[in-house]
Amino acid sequence: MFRGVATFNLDAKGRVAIPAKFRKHLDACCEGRLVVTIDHADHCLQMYPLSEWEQVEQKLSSLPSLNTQVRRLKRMLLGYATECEMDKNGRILLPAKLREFAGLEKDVVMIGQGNKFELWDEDTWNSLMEDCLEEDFDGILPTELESLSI
Amino acid sequence: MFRGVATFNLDAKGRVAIPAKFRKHLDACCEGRLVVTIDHADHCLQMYPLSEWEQVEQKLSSLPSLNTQVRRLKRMLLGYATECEMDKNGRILLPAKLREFAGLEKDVVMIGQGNKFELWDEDTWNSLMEDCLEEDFDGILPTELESLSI
DNA sequence: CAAAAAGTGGGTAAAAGTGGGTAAAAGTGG
DNA sequence: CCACTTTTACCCACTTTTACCCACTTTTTG
Repeated sequence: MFRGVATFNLDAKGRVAIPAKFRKHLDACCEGRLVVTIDHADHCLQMYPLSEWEQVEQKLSSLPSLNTQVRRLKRMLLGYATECEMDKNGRILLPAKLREFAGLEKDVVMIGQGNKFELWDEDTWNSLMEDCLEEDFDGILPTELESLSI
Repeated sequence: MFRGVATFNLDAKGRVAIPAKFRKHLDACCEGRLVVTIDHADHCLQMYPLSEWEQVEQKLSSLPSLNTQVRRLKRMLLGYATECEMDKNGRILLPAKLREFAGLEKDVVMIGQGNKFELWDEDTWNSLMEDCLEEDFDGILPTELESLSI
């Protein structure tokens, strides 16, 4: 499970460290092999353990391509998906196109999301969070979750 | 059950002690494993026993991500959720991002809430309490609550 | 009131993260 | 196919953060 937030620096060469605790999980589940792709709705990157990505990939591939939207979605997600290897220090080199897409400069944030994690530009992330806090989430949760009293 | 209020100090390294009576409950229900995340409405932190959190997590993860609001809520709650281990003295190290979020400086307050508990900056908590006391709660409670005769 | 438990603070070694030099590899243009 | 530029992989060095101790003070308990 990928859990928690942490901030990192992108260096001049476009490298980022993978948080040590995420690295452990990656090593355990797929010998540290990692796939990075873009998000379909926000300007952030999605980071999958290879094994997890392969499932997503298969589901995407098997979607019928008659519908224009589906075709576009497949192109985007499959197209940008890049396998990245970690160097000795646990860093990956983020392809320039992906960095551009997510508007990554120097300060970035990694966000655990269970089976995968996300990579955001810190400013982008912060302003998203501000928006979220102003938002009123009443009524959007299914009743069984509300009863858990988050 | 987590009950009661207590004040603590955050030290220079960002550690806080977990109240001894909460610790006992944590040990009993999940070998002391604790998950900290942010609150979706206030600048405070929510502290869950791992077992309790896993239920919330699972329900959240399984929500469909088409709706923007749902996606945001998931990102926030799942994203900030961090598993924290206690050291030998029963303290946890709070991740910087979470400290920032809740505006924690030195004096903090822990508030029992049954299945979980909350962590507040003391000043923030005090002014919230003042506001609460001035407030008139007549008629704002949902009907099923009013009939409970608190 | 003494003993134990709870809470606080800090030193230190190890781990994690950051930055940069350099040689090999890949890409580009004639 | 060669010369040149750019990018990448590998390595090393440095800084910051964390985990693990231990010691001390305060509060609770018998």
